[in-house]
Amino acid sequence: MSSSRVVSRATDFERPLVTVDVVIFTVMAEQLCVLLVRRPEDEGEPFPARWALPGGFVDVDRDASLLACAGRKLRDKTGVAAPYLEQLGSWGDAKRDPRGWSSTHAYFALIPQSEMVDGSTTTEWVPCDQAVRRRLAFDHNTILGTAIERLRSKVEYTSLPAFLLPEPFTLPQLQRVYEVVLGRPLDKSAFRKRMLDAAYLEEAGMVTGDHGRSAMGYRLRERDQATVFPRTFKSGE
Amino acid sequence: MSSSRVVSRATDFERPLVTVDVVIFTVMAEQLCVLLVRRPEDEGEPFPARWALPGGFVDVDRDASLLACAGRKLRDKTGVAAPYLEQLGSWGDAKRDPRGWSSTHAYFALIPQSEMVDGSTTTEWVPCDQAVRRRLAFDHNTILGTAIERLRSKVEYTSLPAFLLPEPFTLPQLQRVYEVVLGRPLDKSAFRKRMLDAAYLEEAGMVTGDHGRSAMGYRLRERDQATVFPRTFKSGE
DNA sequence: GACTTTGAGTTGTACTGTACAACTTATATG
DNA sequence: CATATAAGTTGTACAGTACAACTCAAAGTC
Repeated sequence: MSSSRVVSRATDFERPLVTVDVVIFTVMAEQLCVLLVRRPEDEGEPFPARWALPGGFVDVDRDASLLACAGRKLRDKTGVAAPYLEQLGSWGDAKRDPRGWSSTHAYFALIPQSEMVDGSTTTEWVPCDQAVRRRLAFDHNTILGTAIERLRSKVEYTSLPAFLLPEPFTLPQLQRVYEVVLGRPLDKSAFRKRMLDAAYLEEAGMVTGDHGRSAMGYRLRERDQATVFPRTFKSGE
Repeated sequence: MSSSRVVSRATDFERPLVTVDVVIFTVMAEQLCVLLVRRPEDEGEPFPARWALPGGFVDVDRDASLLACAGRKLRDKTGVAAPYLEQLGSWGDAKRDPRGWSSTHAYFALIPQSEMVDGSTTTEWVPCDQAVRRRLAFDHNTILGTAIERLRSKVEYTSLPAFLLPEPFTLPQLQRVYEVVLGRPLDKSAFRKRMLDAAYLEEAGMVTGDHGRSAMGYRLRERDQATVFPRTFKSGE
């Protein structure tokens, strides 16, 4: 408590473990899915063989920053280099990791289905409603729940779903993604007006579907940031 | 890299420094203010005598969680026990602290002017527009900037400013706080309709002002959470 | 005590975006 | 060529903001 060596006070503190976890979303077969990885079964590893969010310790030699660390873990698992990636929050307490006081920095990423490479037997894309029912490692149920909540909330007033689709996409496709994430139907006319008035899309030629009339394809004007709309979809209740 | 002692892989990683910082806002004299503390000048301390956000190392023995740690630092500096407190984000990289790779978990708090105890010479309430111009310690200019941005953004569609006022407060007082934070005037009629329709306030008797007509005083129905409105104030641009 | 000042609170019209629903247009299929 | 399917449009009702003028209550002034 009372340190005589004032010079090294910073190192007198026992340092917590520091990790980064990434909640990676995509849409497959009209369902919002999240990427889970299977924990190793090696001796000394906590939660052996349990499903968990991709993540791990910050490597102070390799990771220049938390964001870089998140990007690295995302690249390792999906091969995707530049997705939509934003910070979700951090969780830290004495008990979440049996190895000691630990804090994790959670990020969430949105990627189009086509861009990611599947394959490994230790990773799996799981529909969100199934994933939340599994008993995940650490406090990852809490983190996943918060991520889904945050995504749903932001989808009400931002262009986030556009990052879940491969380009070019049509407005009906985009609306379906909105509806999948929100879990309720939206009005076509109001949806189109909102998207087009915001002018965050640019036309990318006609796209022919399986049946019916062809639709205009669109591309994001800027892939760096999401567009914020001045209202939520539901105004009444 | 390749560890032979599989059992202790977690401790093989060099652990970053872990801190918690709190951006504490209040409104004084029609200005949004933030609490700054003066860094110690002891040998070995980084950024000696510079102004900084209140914060410090997580104490794994005293702090059960990050939130508890933030609450402790807030109580230490202001004496306020149960303010509005939410997580802002985390910043971590190799260079922000000269003592080594460090990550900080930033929170932001809203407290009424009356509830906090001033006094110390090492702490100061500074109007935000002045604070952002000072050269703060670490990356605290970035953190403060993000906090102000987040506050402004959320004030557009939430009841956050109510946490900046001592109860009971009147609707005109509340509107003035909104205007102070947003930096622009709001329409009285639309403001009142929004506040009263949301039904997050309860009447608390008439309040007599200095001049003019008395106004109805209000109190928050629930002090735990902010109310979210379905729209921002500005609809057109 | 009537008069003025100041700020609280209301009323009314214009405008904008969503809600709901019916409609037209374009493409593939039998 | 007729039909099914999906894209895209049109129109009315409704809710909340923008702007502005108004009424109402309390305190101070002559």
